[in-house]
Amino acid sequence: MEAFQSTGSSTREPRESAEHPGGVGGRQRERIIRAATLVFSRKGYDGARVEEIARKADLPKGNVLYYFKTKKDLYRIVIEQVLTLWLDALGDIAVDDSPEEAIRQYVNRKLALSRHYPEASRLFAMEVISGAPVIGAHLRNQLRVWVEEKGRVFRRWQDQGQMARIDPAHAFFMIWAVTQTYADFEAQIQAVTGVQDYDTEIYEGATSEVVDALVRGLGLTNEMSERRAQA
Amino acid sequence: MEAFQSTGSSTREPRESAEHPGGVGGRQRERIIRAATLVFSRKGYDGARVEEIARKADLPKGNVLYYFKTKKDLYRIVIEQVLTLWLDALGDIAVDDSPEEAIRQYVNRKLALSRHYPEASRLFAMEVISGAPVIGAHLRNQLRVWVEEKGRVFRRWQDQGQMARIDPAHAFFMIWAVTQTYADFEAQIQAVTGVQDYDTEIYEGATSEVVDALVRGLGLTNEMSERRAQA
DNA sequence: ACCAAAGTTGACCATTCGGTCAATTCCGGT
DNA sequence: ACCGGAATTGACCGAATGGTCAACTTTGGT
Repeated sequence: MEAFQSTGSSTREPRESAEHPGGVGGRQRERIIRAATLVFSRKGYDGARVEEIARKADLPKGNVLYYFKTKKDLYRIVIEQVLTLWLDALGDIAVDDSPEEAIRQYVNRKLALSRHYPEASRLFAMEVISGAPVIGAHLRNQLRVWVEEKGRVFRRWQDQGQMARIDPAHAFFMIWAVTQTYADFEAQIQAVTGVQDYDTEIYEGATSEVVDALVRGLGLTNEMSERRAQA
Repeated sequence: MEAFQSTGSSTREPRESAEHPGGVGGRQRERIIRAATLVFSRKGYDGARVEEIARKADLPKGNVLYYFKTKKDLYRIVIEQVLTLWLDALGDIAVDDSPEEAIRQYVNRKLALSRHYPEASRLFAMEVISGAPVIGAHLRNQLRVWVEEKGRVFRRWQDQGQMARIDPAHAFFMIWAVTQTYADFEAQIQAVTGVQDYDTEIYEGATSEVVDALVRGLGLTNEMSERRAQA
């Protein structure tokens, strides 16, 4: 099946048991979700195989479909979890701080997110490249509202001459593009740089240089000498 | 099959016939490649279905596999074509021009590429997100060399105080990320902005604002008043 | 007009896939 | 010790998938 639409779906909710030393621990759902995130992030929905997810979770296929009735269900839950992570980590852009400091923190936060959850980032990218068949509605609602809201903050900064006159939406697209590229295009960056320890070598460099470049690009230095008043 | 390696593969090379009014035209391979690019760019290799490619090319499945012996063959040819497009369009960064003008043109060229071949961009992104199983070797060779070469130009500019002191590789990652985001994340940008005519509305705005922001971020203005000499 | 190569097509095949199911084991409460 | 629900598992099923094939049509050269 391809490009599915929402369907009423219930997922069995196994007993909520406390941790148990020798036994299972009842934490199977988490393992499955972790494995599914990995596989979906590399193959997308249609390309992923339930059996590969099962193998990666070290469980028989039947067990995976016991916890999640269908592959579709599993995908929905996994990607909605990723989306939540993504939206939460957008966090609030501190309005009170100086624009430069606010954005600097925001970019650092997004960069850290890519660093610590690269599979989540890739899964999100896969979904969007595929046309966002599942989370499209969310993007049109929650994300859109968020961008409008924060966009107004940007406009205020711009009116006060504290930020370059860029369409706020484009400013976000730039920030997201740059921060996510380090997770999504890891294979390319790894290939070009040939670094051994991607995590530290690349992200350390990125946080120290790329953040500066973005701040500069968005014209966020506090001491903006140049007048930029073209309403 | 997943994560395949290179295998000796030959593809039937149909007769090179001239165009023919009533008849076929002999240009089937092109149609198939176009259709394949579309499908692969949305579903990735494993997720794509030969039959869907055939349907999109308006041909029976058997015919597709007549021109390309296997799905794998077809994918390899399609993605190598995309990679060529990508590498060619990297083009030369004019060394003689002013840094600002050189980069400005380069970014504009990459932006135009995303605009006119969005499926190619998405297919490339899919491949890389999947770990670049097919083009990984190319990236480690051709692209790597290219980056090293152009990186030396950047270093020279930086030594002359005409460009901010950013690791040239990261500078490229930034540029690529921003320019490709408009093709790869079209669904997200469409969702957030809600524009009707994506092609003109979004790209027009991007070329006028984002290029400036990148140039500014890379510290490429000719009149760089701030000293920036920390070897 | 005829021929051989190239192109086209739908039927067909073996394998794989998502999903079901019945049988069995595990576990906590009593 | 025993019970009932939850969890686990492998066998199994129908549909879909990549690929093959033989029959048929088109095409260009002579």
